[in-house]
Amino acid sequence: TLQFKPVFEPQLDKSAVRRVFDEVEIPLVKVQRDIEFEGVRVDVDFLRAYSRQLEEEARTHEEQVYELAGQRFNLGSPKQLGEVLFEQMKLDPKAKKTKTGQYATGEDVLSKLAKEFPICDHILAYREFTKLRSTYVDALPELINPRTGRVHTTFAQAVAVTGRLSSNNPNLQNIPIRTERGKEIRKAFIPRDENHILVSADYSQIELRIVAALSGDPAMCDAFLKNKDVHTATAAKVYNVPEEEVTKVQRSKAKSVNFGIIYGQGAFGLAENLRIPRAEAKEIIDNYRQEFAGITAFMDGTINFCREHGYVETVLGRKRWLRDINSANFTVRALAERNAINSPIQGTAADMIKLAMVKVHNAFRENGFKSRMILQVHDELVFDVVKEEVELVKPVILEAMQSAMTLPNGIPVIAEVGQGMNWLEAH
DNA sequence: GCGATCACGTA
DNA sequence: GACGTACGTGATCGAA
Repeated sequence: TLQFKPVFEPQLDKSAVRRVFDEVEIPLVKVQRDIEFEGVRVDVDFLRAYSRQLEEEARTHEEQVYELAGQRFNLGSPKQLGEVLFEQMKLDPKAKKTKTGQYATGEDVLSKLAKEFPICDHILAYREFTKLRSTYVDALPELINPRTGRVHTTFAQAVAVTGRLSSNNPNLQNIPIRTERGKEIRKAFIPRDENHILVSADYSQIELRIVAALSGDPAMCDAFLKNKDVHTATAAKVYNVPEEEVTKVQRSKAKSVNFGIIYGQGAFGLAENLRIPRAEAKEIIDNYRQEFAGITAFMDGTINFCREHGYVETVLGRKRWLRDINSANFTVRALAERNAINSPIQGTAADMIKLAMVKVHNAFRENGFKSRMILQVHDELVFDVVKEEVELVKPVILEAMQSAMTLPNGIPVIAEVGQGMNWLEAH
């Protein structure tokens, strides 16, 4: 490492990222070390029982698949499945293939066919249950450290190009939460003992707040400054109706648009996502670009900056170099442009929570808390909290998170906190 | 045993 | 002609 230092050290100043290094990454090292050392308790008995339940349910759907297909095969093999569905059963004459010539059998493909062919729902259920079982329910107990009786993830500080952390062995940043069966797994993450409780604090709409702040778009800033529901406010603008008259469907579509914007999604992607005609998607996006002209200008400006300088940067000056931004190849260039839009947003959020982690860590030490930070999940921090400290700790966490970084244009940063006897309850 | 591929979990 | 960012893991499959 010392031999590397004379090589890399001068580059910090040369590329003007010295402050990100000194004020974020280096202080974070010890915070991260403590989190990894601390680990998380998981309820093995619960997971063992759940594993048997999932196995049973997966098998039921597997049998249904073979029944409906009229043959047995390896359902875990997408290759075999594709041949059964599209060559033998001929479910779709226009079945799409992957770049290697196999039939595509992903979730998006099967759920579209499910209306007409019940076999697809059984396949999807089988996939869901076996995924949960193999990736989480059976894997987690194997990774319990025998000395501590806890699961200790490893966070990678210099892997994700945007500045996020990543987590591996096990990845504790992708524990399920969307589906009912998935939620169950969160119940297995429990406090250290009966004197502790889990506390979870997460940023509210942090990436959209950053978009508002960086773009200065009046309409989006107004929504956050007045503490409105941002998706409802977006729907009202896009559909030109009063906020009180926004329907659930309109709000839901506006929500997809808001998230799509962050990633540079186009009409094609939005249409696919919402399963609406491409013309309707285009209409929505056109309206959006008009009503939120500041965001449009920000995105165009960011791409232009990148074309000129070859990189984009976060509020703190973390850089992402995008050598393809001026590529003559449309596909390659378009990807670089989406990266250019997304990186400052995702990266600024990463900078913010890293600063918050350092702040929380220091505050805990100053207050002499025995409670410990145990996880970071991009916009969320999880803590193993001594019960007597709960009401002391909560405001300290919220204050640290909300004050970690001041956003431009006076956009407020809001964090919310919960507690419970497992991660599902706390979140 | 390894790597590519496909699929899918999270933010 | 493609078409939404960032990751990590597990099962399968085929070449080494």
